Amino acid sequence: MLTRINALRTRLRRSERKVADLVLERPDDVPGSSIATLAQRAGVSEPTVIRFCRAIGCNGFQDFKLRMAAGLASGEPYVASTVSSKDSPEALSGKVFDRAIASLVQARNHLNTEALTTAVDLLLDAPRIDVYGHGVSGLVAQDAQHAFLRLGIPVMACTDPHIHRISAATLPHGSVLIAISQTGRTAELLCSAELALAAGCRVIAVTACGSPLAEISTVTLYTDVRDDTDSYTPMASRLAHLAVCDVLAMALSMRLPAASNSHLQHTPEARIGGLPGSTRA
Amino acid sequence: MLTRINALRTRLRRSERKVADLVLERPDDVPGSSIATLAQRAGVSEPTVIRFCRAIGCNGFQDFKLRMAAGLASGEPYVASTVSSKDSPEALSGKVFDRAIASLVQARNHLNTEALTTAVDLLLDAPRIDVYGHGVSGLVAQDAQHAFLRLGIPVMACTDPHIHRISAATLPHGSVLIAISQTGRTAELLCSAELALAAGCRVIAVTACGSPLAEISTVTLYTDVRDDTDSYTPMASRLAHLAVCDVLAMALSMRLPAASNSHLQHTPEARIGGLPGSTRA
DNA sequence: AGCTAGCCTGTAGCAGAACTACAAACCCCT
DNA sequence: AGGGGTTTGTAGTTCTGCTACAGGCTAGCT
Repeated sequence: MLTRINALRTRLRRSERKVADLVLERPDDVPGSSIATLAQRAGVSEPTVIRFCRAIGCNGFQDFKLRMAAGLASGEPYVASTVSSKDSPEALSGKVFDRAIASLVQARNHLNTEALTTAVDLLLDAPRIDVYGHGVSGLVAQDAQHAFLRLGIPVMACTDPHIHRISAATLPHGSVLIAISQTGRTAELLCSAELALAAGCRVIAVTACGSPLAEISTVTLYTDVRDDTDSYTPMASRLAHLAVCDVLAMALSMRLPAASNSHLQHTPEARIGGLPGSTRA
Repeated sequence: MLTRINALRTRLRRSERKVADLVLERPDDVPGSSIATLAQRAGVSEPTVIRFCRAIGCNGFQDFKLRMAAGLASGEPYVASTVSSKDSPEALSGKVFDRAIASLVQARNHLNTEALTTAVDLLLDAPRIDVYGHGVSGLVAQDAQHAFLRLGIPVMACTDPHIHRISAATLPHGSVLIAISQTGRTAELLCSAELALAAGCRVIAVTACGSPLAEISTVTLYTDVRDDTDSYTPMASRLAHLAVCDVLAMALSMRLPAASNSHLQHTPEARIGGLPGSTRA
């Protein structure tokens, strides 16, 4: 929100810019103020404040105030999220964390839940489940394996293209392949996905919307961090992908017959995150 | 906020409780609604809604709306974060994401920055940097390797106890070992850390505060998600650990001479997350 | 059971907030 | 300098949030 104001600042009218400067200088004061006080402090008239809100894409002053409150709470105090060597350790850690948090919030709000539902349905019917990924996404794949396993669902994670090619080719009919990729353009992954599809299997893609992988997949769980600066996305999207895999595993374990996740159903402390007291490194 | 409402629910009056139930059921709708609509949907009169706001400690309806918006954004929407098999996919994914977001927010606010500063100082002087971890933390260690490498800092990740024991024993004097562990009680990790310390090396622990690992380490970056339910922490803490490692790598690269991170300094798009356009899987 | 005290709930009215229509002022261009 | 268009402020309207007050329900006592 603040970054947005900053970006649009130059394209605003003179008196609207006064409002923008005031908001950028003291963002905390916005939610508590009314139009009148804000207009007075900026030295402009009340409708100008409303026009400012419209100009930056809000639906009026109320909406603007709400968004500001939300933005401040979710921790986007630093306008320029660009880190610089002059930043203090505090500022730097704040920026990195804020970025990570913002990406998760976005991922939560933009996750297509109907795709999630069908993905779970596919997984329920699958005789075997494989998870593939390379590079950082390879780590996500392995993490997904952990998450599924913890919930009593056997899956196999593959990070080596030669291995997952073989595995994909030998998947029994109806199996599900979860393909994780930040870009959705990794050739080896696309190849294995097509092999699996040809063998009558389903592919659940956790990747960017509109990518080649998303195109060929049965279902795509996109977590687009459709934000201003896409240079962040590699770092941001891996966190979103981790969370999406957790959601998948959790949703699946909920739908399985009680026997397979009895350790979750029967212990009162059992919640997200697996068995309490389990000593995981 | 929502947890507060839930806690006070039984002490509310009958018609106020109707409002509470409505809010708990559909928290997202609150910020967009007015008193009138909320009152109508709850089947009560408008002043009752205001009385409800006062009862839960707010300064009126406006204040209540703002706090709700803030709460939702910072990621605590669903009261009972306990997932149940009756949850819809939306609710489930919301809960999982909210949990992840909340843990990152907490980690950000509780990260000890003075420890971060000294950690960076230690890393700057280190002739070699190793990162160890097991299980899920092993994946974090590998992810950290990625992050450091991307910023031009060579580090070695180890997830095998036998290997990192050898590596720790042969670390040159002044080297730094980053030990990642959710519990801080993994015997093998403690052993290698002690070997490194005996050899005149420093240990930066990314682990729970007060754990055995934290005790023996030179510096501890604790990311305690000191929350109500600690059964979630395994899942939550791994995200926090990932972020902490990112912060470490970023802070270090900022302090290094320009030559080693020139690709960051000279390209205008260079920001958190590495080189733009890099095709990472 | 009937009555009364006290609390809870809804109606009516008021102040102020957000927003809209219109007119004045400004700027730029010819 | 004058006229078109844009920008800004003024006046008015609607609706929102809030308060004062009165009716009704519950509960306890006789």
